[in-house]
Amino acid sequence: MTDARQKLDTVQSDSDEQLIVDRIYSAVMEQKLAPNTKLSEQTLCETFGVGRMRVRRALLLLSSQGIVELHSNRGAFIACPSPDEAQEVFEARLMIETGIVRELAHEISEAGIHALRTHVKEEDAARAVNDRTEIIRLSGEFHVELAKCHNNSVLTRVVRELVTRSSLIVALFGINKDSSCPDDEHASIIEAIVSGDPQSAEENIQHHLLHVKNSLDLEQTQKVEPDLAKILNGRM
Amino acid sequence: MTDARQKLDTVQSDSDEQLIVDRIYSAVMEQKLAPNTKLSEQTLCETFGVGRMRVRRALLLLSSQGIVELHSNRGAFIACPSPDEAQEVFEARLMIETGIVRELAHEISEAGIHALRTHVKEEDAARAVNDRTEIIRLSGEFHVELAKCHNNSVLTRVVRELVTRSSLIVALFGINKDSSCPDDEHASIIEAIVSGDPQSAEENIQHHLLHVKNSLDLEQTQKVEPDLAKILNGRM
DNA sequence: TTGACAAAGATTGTTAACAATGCAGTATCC
DNA sequence: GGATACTGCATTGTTAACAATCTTTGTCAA
Repeated sequence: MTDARQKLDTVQSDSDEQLIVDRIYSAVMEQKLAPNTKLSEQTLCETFGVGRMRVRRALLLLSSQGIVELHSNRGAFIACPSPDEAQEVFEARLMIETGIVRELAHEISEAGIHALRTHVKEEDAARAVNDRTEIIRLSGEFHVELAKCHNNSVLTRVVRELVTRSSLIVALFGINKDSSCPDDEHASIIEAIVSGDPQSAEENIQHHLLHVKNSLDLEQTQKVEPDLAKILNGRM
Repeated sequence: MTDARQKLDTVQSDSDEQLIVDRIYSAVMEQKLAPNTKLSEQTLCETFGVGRMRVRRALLLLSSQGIVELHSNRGAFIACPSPDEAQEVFEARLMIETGIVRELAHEISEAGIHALRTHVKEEDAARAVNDRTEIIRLSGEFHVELAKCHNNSVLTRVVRELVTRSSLIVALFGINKDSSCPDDEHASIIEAIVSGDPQSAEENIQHHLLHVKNSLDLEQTQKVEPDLAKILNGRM
């Protein structure tokens, strides 16, 4: 509900770039931009109606967050995380989000509870209409919403970055992409928090994240395919 | 010992920028660059012998990590965290680093233990020679070293960012800057980890971080001073 | 037909000049 | 004397042209 990012009072020149970054961010979280998609500067310039400088700055920011990969003299591509990177992202999430829900089980504001429950209702609504894009977006955003309950923009930023990268990972390695975030698990996490049971909250979030991670096939060679295509075209 | 950042194989154009970023990063961690220090483009260009574009890209990266603040048409300044931001950084660290040491208490490699103990020895050596710069640097780096034990570059990156911001915070709000990271507390954390006692490890790291945080005066108006000076010069 | 080589086109990387903004110092007016 | 307005300087922001690299296409020969 309340977007906790408004440190733009001193930095108004970033507004354009931030818009581009946010749009690409959202597109990735909705899995509308698949890994390895080329982001040509000219296309982005026309799309957003800005100069090339802004686009390049936005791409640099995205690359510093692991959402985009910059290849010298070849351009920008939606990142294509390796299985190792995927492993690391989920390990980091496991560690950080465990702490998040544990603390929330100790103390959470009424507003926070309300926001979380409202969010789950939105997820249900999206599921009822079978709006796949919205389902995917909300599934990821739920974890950001958990972080937001701490009213800590630093923490929220970290989680948002990890969740976005997770979207890429799911897009790459997901077998059954609909099972990425089962509905009832989110609700269970909330109930564990509300009932003030840190142990249960921990177990729930861990179970949930492992569930998502286990729905991936991190051993496969799916990543190789696009690279291979390019190699076959250009080199051999 | 082993720097876990080597994803530069595909991105060799970043090398120059990354050098600038790292140098400023280090200077901040050693508290050689105080908050609100102006970083003029020309100075940086001459210092690093690169074009203005590289400098501006580096500054953008630093600003995205909260190390530098970009003010429109005025330039780049070493960030001047507000008390609220300081609070958030330490809350985030408390949460994340608690998870880090807890997991390490469950499982840690021999190499990790060795790296940590070696690090503490280096701290002692620096203290023996009274090398204040090195003491400050190593004190912060210890926490990064803890993260590194997980062999997770994502996690390490998050911690490094938070630790660097902490350096700025200590520089701004620290009363007694020498007490920023007492020697024995680092050793205690290691011993708790090695003895496989998660509970004790948690308590140690939390005690340590709260100790650092409590050595700050987050209520003071120290931050206002530099701004005030500029306001007085320019406006009133 | 296939392979390599070469040229054309497209895209990115870099530089430099220009525009805009802020800052400081000075003069003027009250 | 103090405050305000103005002018010149320095710094940042933007744009456009140029250089370098990669990709593609076409040709030729085996």
